[in-house]
Amino acid sequence: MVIYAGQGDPRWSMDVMWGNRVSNLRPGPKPGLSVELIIDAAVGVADIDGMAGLSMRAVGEKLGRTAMSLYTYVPTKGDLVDLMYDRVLGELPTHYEPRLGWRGSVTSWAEDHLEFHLRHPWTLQVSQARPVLGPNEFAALDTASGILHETGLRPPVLRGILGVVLHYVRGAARTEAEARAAAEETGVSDEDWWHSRSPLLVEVAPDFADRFPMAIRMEQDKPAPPEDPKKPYLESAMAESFAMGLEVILDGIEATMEKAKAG
Amino acid sequence: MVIYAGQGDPRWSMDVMWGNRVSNLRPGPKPGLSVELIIDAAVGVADIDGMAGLSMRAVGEKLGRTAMSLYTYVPTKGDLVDLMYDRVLGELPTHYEPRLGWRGSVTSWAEDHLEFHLRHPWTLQVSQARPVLGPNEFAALDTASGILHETGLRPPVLRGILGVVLHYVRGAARTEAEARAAAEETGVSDEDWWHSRSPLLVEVAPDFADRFPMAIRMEQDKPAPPEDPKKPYLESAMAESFAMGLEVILDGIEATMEKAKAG
DNA sequence: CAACGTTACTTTATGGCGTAAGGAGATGCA
DNA sequence: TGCATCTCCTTACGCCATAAAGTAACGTTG
Repeated sequence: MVIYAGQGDPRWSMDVMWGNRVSNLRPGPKPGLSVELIIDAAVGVADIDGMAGLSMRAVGEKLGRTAMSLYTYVPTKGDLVDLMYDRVLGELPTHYEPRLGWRGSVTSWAEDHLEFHLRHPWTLQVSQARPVLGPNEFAALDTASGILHETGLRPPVLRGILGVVLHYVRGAARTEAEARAAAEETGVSDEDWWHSRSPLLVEVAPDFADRFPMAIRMEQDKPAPPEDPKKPYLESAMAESFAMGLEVILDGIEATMEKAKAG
Repeated sequence: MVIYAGQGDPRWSMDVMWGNRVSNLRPGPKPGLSVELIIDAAVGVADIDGMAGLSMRAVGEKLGRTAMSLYTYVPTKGDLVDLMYDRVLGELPTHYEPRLGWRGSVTSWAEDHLEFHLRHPWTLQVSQARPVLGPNEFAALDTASGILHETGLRPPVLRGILGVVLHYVRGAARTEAEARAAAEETGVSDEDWWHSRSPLLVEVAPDFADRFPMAIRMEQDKPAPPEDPKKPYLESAMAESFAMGLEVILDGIEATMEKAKAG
């Protein structure tokens, strides 16, 4: 597994993302493709086959070209992933009704991000260490910042809070995306998988209940597994757990606000 | 990037992890290696070169063998990763002093996990969808459950809380691990990287300040970058941000406890 | 002790990957 | 009409996991 980050000329990808491309007419055959077309095709491949299935050959095939022909338009695969990332980031809303209040806005924001990552699970594989510096990435940061500033807290605290919410949403999305991928790749549902493993566990560790009593207690009162796997995540039984965790975080933010007011 | 999950005979890996191996003497040459030796070598490779650098060739080379010779001991690379994962999970503490209280214990637990993931960054790439079902994985779950049960909250709420804390710790570790990997791979520090990008950003998006005012506000009062990169993360300036986020979560847990008491 | 079956380990091969290198053919301009 | 420049192709290299088959070492059995 590789986490991609463009390592070509940084100037090139930034010009593409910010729309500073010059398309002066030049000799030679007319371009049959374009960077935009390639980004679209690549996103299509990654959405279906994941980051692991995203190969230059696959993208080329989707466009009726060879893998190598893409290098006429894009310097490296890493740069292409950067462009894909900023492209889909544009799907995120950039405005939340102020009358929702910060609590309602953060909730909607978290749900929108969750759905976004489930629609494009490969985005969870893009390294966050060195940002892409594209317009949509900054727009997303600007939106989140705007919501959080409504709490009246100071920037250093807000950065901590943004980290908590972001890590939580991405983590939840990752877990769900991994579960879906596992189910599709193996053709075995989570429920069937557990049904096949638990007898093995009993056989291999007969003293299980004595060794891990707390782990067993933690499993009490589990909700029913999702009825229809095609139903959107946010309407499924598992979304309850997501909402509960988010509620804890929101309460934490509120407590922080009260502390700031008091202190 | 591929997220590994063993897909060989599940029985085999479980027998190895739970120590149910039979080593009856059989004809043929004496085994020069063992599953344990291979796991150790593989962990060594992954700790240094990451999941991307973990190849059967690399592990074999470390043991003075070819890649193929490993398949005498291990059915697939995926199974090997499963074993590696449960192996290193054994490094996590399984006991926290009750006198620390749930708040102190959760804090220590989070710090231990953070350090663990920074010591073995490749563990962040192991899919959490279908657990390995090894003894150390269950021990870790048991420990976390034990701490959280001190809050007196019911299991469904505790699962939500565990998710929040786990996602937060893993997310923070991932961000830090990605930053370190990027610095090492490119030979450019985060600071130098920003110094080279920001002029480009100004050039390509002169209206930046007008378009993303909230994003800029969010950057105010940034702490100084880490002085010595070799210093342990928890003693660095960035750890402040980690502690702040954790504090918000802990306050959220406390608010949840109060609500439960009241309701 | 010789033969045999089992095992450890090797070499070779298959089909994937990103991408370097070089060549063929199309096109706009001098 | 060249010629420079461009698109797109084929080929090739060095990686990857692992299937297949061969060699040699060893315990057991006749």
